[in-house]
This record gives sequence, C-alpha cells and structure tokens, in this order.
Amino acid sequence: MADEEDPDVPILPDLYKPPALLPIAQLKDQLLYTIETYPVTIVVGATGSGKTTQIPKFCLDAGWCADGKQIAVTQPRRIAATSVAARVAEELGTLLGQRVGYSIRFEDVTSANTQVKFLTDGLLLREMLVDPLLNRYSVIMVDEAHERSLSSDILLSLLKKVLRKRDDLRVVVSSATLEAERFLNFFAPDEGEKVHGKSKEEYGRIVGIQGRTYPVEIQYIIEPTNNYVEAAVDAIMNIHTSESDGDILVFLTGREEIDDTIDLLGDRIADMSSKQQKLLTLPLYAGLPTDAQMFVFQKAPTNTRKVILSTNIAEASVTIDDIVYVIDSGYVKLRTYDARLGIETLNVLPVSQASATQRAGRAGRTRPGKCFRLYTEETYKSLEEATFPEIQRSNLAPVILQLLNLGITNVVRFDYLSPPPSSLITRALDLLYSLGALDIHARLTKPLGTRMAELPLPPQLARTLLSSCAPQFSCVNEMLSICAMLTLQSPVFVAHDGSKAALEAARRRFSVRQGDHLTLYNVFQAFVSSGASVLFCRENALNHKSLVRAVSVRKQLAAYLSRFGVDVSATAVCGPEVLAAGGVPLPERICRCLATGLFAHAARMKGEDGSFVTVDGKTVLWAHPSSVFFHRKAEWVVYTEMLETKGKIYIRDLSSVEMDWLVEYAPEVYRVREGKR
DNA sequence: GAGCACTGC
Repeated sequence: MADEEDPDVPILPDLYKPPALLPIAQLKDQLLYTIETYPVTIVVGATGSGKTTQIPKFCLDAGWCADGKQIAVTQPRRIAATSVAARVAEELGTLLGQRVGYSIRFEDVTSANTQVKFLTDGLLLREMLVDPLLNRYSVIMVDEAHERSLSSDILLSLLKKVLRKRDDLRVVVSSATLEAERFLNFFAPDEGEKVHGKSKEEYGRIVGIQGRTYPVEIQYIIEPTNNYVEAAVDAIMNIHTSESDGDILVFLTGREEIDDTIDLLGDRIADMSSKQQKLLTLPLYAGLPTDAQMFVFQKAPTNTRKVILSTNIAEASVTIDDIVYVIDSGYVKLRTYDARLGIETLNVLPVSQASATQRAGRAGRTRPGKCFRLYTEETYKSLEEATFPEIQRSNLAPVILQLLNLGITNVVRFDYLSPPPSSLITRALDLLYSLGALDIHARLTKPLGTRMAELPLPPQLARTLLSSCAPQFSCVNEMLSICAMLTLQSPVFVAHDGSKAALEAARRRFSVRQGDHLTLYNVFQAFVSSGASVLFCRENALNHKSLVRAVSVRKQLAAYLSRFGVDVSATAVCGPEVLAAGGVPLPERICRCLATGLFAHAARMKGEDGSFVTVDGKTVLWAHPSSVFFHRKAEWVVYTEMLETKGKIYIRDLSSVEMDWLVEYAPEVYRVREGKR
C-alpha cells in the first residue's frame, strides 16, 4: 500500500462546507468584537461549526497581523495541524507555507510571509523556551482544550502568566460547553482585583457557535449487561437485520476485545442467508499496520454494510465518513500512574458523559443517525461528567522538568488548571533529583538538568543519552539509536500477514543475550543498512513506518547533542574494531550506561518462568512477552517501562546489568539498600 | 508464562 511511505497525510478530510454557509459566518462581527475587547475569548462550538478554520481567517481580516505579528492555532494532534492548515490555505488561495503554514515536530512548513500558523500545543510549549512571552504572536488560539491533554493544560497555565505581562495579546480557547465557565474563571483575575485595568467581568467572554451536525437518536439498553462484547454482537446483528442502510462504528477498549468480537461476528455472519446484505467487519486500533488501517476508510462494496470495531482512536483522532450507527460499550482503556509504586497501569474504566456524547456524535456527520449505548440510562447519569484530566493521572517528571526550565521555580504552587495530587509532584521531584537533574533545593542543575529538559526524551532516557557521551561509556552513537527506538509508540515487530510465528522468528533473529536495548540497536542498524527497505521490513516482520520515524528521531536527538557541544561525528569512527574504552567491550559499556539512567528500574530474576522481583523484594514483576528475557535467563536487569494490566505487572525493554554497577552509578540509592540487608 | 488505550516534543 502506498500509504506506508507517507503516514501523516490525512486520509479523509473533515466534512467540507463552504465557509459562507457555516453558522459561524453570522457571528463574525460578534467574535471580532469580543476578541478586540477582552483578553480571553472562550469559544464553545460543536464539531462542524468551522471555528478552527474561520476564527483565524476572521482575525487575519481584522488586521491582527498588520504589524508583522502572527496568529497561532494549536492542535493536540499533528494530523489536525497539517490538514486544517491545508484547508485554510486553500480557502485563502495561498500556497501552504506562505501566508498560512504549519509547524509540527520534524516538519516546519512556514516562511517569513506566514501570518497564520497551525502547530501542535507541545511545539508551542517548546517555542516558549526561546520566546517566553510569545512576542511574535498577536492572537493564540488553543483548540480542543476540553480534551484536557497534559500539554494543553500546561499551555493554558503559561498563557495566563503571559497575559499578565502582555496586554496586547489575545487568547482564544475552544472548549466544550461543560468546561467553558471553568476556563473563563481560570483566566480571569480574582474578585476585586484587576489585570491591565480589567476586572473579572471585563476580562473575558464565552461565545457559543452552533454546529452543523445531524440529530442522533440515543437508545439505552434496558437490562444492564455484564458482557458488552456479546451485547455488541447482538446490537450489530439487530441493526443489520432491522435498520436501514448505513455503516456501523463500535467502540470497544482494546485489540484483544476487537479480535474476539470479529470472531463472534464471523460465526453469526456464517448463519446469515445468502440473500441478505453482506456484513464487512474491520478492526481499527493504533497498533494496526498502516495498510490494514486504510481499509476502514474505503467505501463498502455494493450490497455490503461496513462494521468498524474501534478503540478510542475513532473518538477524536480519526474521522470516518458515512457512519450512521454507533454502538458504545461505555468503556475505555486508560493509562494511569500510581505514584506510590511508580507504576503505570492500564485499566478498563467506564467512559465519561462527555466521551459518550462525543462517541454518539460520530453517527450524525453525514445524515441523521442512531447511537446504541450498551448500558442503562441510570448508568449514564452516574458517569463522571468529564474524563479526569491527564495531568492528574500521569508521571509528572517530564512536565516538571519542562516547567523548571521555563523558569517556574515553584512547581508545587504553580497555577494549574486542575492541580495534580501532591504525591505525583513529590514523586517526580524525587526522581529528577536522583537522576541529577535537580539539586537539593529543587533547582535545575547546569548543564545536566537543563540539557535533560531540552531533550525530547523521558528524563531517564535523557540522562542515559547524556551519560553515553562520557569517556568511560563512549557509546553515544549506539545510544542515540537505542533512545530513538525506545520512543516509538507502536511495536517495532508486526505480523504482516497475521503470522505470529514469523514475528517471533524475526524477533529471535535480532535478539542478543545482553537484552532488549541492544536487540533494538541491532534492528535499527539492520534497517539502516538495508537502505530503509520496505521489502526488508516485510521479510523481517518489522514496522517500516516506525523505523522511518526512528531515523528522524535519531537525527533530531543528534542535533540537540551537537548544540550542547558534543561532537557526535567524532565518535562515529568508533566502529566494532575500536570496541574497548578502558578495556571494557562496547556491549558492556552500553549496558553500564543504561544503568546510569535506569537504576531506579532494577529487578532481579526470580524463577525460570520469567518472573522478577524488585530490589526491595516486595513486588513480583514479569518479563513482557516481547522481551528477550521472556525466554532467556538473567540475574539483575534494568528496564525502561513498567506497566500493570489485568493484575499482572509487566516490565518492558530489559537489559542485563550487575549490582556493582548500580551501586557505582547510584550510590545514594543502592548503598543505603545494601546496608539495610 | 502470553501482551501493547491514545497523543506529543
């Protein structure tokens, strides 16, 4: 499939409506008046209201770029930034990258002429390091703020601070109804106080914009079910036999569940009479190879109804046209962070009301639709109004590192939109201190802490990468590749033709006894040596898209190191023939170097069955089935990630180390433990 | 022994 080469091209654009026909057109004057008069405008607009494309155009028309300043519009996702920019450029009759451009990681399509710039909110945060008051912008619109992502929450907090210093800046926040008041109150000065002469009442307004979507009829289940997979299968068959034409979108929680549902449906389809309209089942989840994802967007053949079984990816990230029926299981898989144990957990949890509404809305994009909720109306009413903000359930170490680097010295009393539990902050500070990023007064160390903050890597990996430049490790080139590989979100090995055996065989081909990190290095090296070949990836059950991305990440990381003054090219000559630095072979130096960043993630192998225990001996951990140590033996290991799912704690990306190394590189942590034993 | 919701720099 051609897509394999170019994964970021939007597959289907949002429903197109001529701008003049959008309800927002009638609000132009009101919107511009509000933006002119108040520092903060909260825009409440449903999907299809045109807010994202039209508001920047209105501001441009009204002269907000007259003095050479730009309008920024942030998006939570890369694909949204690129596709919306393309749309606006077209509407203005300009080439993308000229008056209208976009900027996302690895791609800056802007020029000196760019007046409206779409970018991810994470990237705007990075821009603040260079330009803390964001002086190049006259208007900043934060789109989809109601999703409450980590980066948009932090961005809003920082914009509030910027507004206190700049009375010429205008902030537009796009929100769902539910959060609008909260956002407005957050930005407004306290009762009785004034900012730039403006009181609470004079500081901002909420503007509502009607959407252009079709009505969706909601039906609830009468009797609660304890098996929503079966209930979903029943619902699909009911729609298929008794409702009119139209494709079905089913929200489930994960890959395994989706595969089970497809199997169950297969049995039921086999029972159908041949005269009936056919049913085509299609899975959709992020881990699916790109070519398989594409099927979802193709029109169903004649006399066939499409059923898409999807994870939460179809709730906001991906839009599929022609969906008329939505089936909502009422559940979602969410990642949360347990600060006490330092473990991330992946749990199946009930969705929020906001989420349920968003899912239902996916049925009414092209004509009136129906949504079948596999739970009762009472259950719906008992759901949380909105999903817990990410900032209250995440490992905050990366965020806190970034805040400190922006000069926010007191991260505990920082003005969060929703303050995270103090345990999360304490845990993050402890970790950063142990990694050497902070001193005893919780100040960023120089240059280690500031460099760690700048690198687009989790703190432990940032520390590992910086260690690799030290003479005793001398493995910066290898570590660049390893870190790049570790940042890949989707699995590196995929079953191209559904063949698990081929996948495992390929995995074994690259495996080495030192562990997963060196195995990943081997994969990366082999991929690059193949000339980034698609065929090579097919033959070796590798995800081409991921590996191409790893090449970009590596390049970017290397550029950061050069900026820090590390001569990356000089060590490039350190090939296999120069293996020893101080007499230590390269593989050992790499494992030692990993220990300098991952020491807090150490475990000792317990049995023959892939079980490990933590250093304190209190918690049992299991090698993830993708690990080299699922089959092989080790004594001590460090690992990159720990994740609890279905009651079992798995560790991923393991490498063999020695306890002596841990004591050597993290004496404060391990001498104490040694003494206690 | 048997698994990976979704984003982002």
